[in-house]
Amino acid sequence: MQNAPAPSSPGTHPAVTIHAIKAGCAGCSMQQLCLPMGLDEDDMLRLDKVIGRRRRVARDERLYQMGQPFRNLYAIRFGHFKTFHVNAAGDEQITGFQMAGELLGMEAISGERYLCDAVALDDCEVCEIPFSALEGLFAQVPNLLRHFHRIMSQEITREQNVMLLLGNMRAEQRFAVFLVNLAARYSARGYSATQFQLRMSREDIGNYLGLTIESISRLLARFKKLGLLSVEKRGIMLLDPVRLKAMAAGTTTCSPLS
Amino acid sequence: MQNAPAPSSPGTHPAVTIHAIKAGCAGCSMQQLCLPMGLDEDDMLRLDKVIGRRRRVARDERLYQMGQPFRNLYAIRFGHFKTFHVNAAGDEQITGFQMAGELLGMEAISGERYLCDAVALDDCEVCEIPFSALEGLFAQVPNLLRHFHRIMSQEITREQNVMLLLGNMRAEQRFAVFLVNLAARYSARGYSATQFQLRMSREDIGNYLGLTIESISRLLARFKKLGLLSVEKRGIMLLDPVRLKAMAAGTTTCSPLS
DNA sequence: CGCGGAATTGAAAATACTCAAAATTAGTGG
DNA sequence: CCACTAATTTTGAGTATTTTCAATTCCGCG
Repeated sequence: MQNAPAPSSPGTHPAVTIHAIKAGCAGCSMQQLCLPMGLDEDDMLRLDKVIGRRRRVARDERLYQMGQPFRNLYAIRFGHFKTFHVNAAGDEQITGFQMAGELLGMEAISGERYLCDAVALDDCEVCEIPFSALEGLFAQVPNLLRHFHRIMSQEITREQNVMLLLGNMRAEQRFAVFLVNLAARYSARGYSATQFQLRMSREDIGNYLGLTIESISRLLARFKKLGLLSVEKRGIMLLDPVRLKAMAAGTTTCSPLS
Repeated sequence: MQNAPAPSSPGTHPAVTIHAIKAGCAGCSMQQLCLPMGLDEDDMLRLDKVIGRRRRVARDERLYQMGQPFRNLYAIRFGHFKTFHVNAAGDEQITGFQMAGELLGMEAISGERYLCDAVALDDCEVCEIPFSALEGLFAQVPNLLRHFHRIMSQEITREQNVMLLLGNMRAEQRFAVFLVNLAARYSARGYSATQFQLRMSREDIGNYLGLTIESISRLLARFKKLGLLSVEKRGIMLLDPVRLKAMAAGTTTCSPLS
């Protein structure tokens, strides 16, 4: 099963390389989701000047690591990442899965060190954004600052929603929320909302959702049996998005108890 | 059991009213934790001019509510708040307990509406900070901007730590983390790290930690029996902070299985 | 073809939940 | 200040969702 190739398959380089003239933000397909959102041409150019090199990160490679000094934020041009904390006891907790147009490293601003690891789930490309240079630009480009605040605020909101998920949902609802969320994000990027590839292992999903890999496996089996979706390896097709959304909202259930 | 009255009992008005001359940030005991941290006198005065009225919020009163248009951030002068989301199904999830020097409302920046409810656990006083005015000040006071980013980043980090807690800790460890965290925050404010009042109900604690009220009750009983702490109503005295920290770190355990 | 990692499936165990009742505490008004 | 009621908390017993442990299957890849 492949992703519906709406503009192009996710995890594939967007069709930017064609017109190599517009190399900066102006030519990036993630413009409307990323940091430069809403900037006029002039401001976008100023942002371009601040942005460092683009960096390719191969699958399973680490973009940054806990404890490293913080210098850059990273905007994902294409590909997928996971970020995770490692606690004193050595076990991991995945704090998020990020995709094109999203910003990495915001947790590091306060302590001037990265507080988690970011690892590529795909072959990725990111824009390196030196934070001190960005700060310098804020005074000149108020729209950029405003949008940056929105992005940070959004991240706070996202995490609060995960707290909600982990704090008072059962396994089934957690997984439904996870799928619906992925669908929405792919949709916002112009890809199919009903057909996509999971970029992360079952183990990663379980870790993120506070469940075991076995539970994820069983949930997939259950959802499949109920006709909510079809699975083939990491390929997902949502067959009943309405019902799935209802489950995510807590309106419906399909658990053994019902 | 009362709080050790280090400077004064927490939840009590700090000794600011005495010298009414310094009414603004300069005279506030939370200066070193709050928004004006690190500002020189001039900048602090500029911040003062932007800050709106102080507002008293009685116990159980609502500071703001989900859906209301976002205009202000709020800095807590004294007292305690809880913030919680209410989902479609109507159940609450507490996303945090905030105390003096902490900032409320950051989740609302992106959507221009508050996304959770903030309710006073105490009689509180807050500084109303009109966000658009604050934004105006950022261009003139770069240190303020820098610190604001640190605060938002810190909030992101805090929430990631809660994800860690909810995602892969057992009840006992969650509760230990909760207590150790409270202790550290009181300590940072000049209060005793071993003796304090819980400002929230058992139910609120349970909700926050993803556990039931009964579990909290049993955990308290177990910790008490093991000599880790003593409880009297909402008064807590930590008798073995070292062991408690070890439990929070996951190094030790006291669960039935051990 | 066979090795190894990832995923699935089954059965048993356990942590935390639910339900219920008792006990304690807080709030209110006489 | 005391009594009464309501709310919160504690405790107990039984239950259930999810985990753990184990074995098996699937699949990519050398």
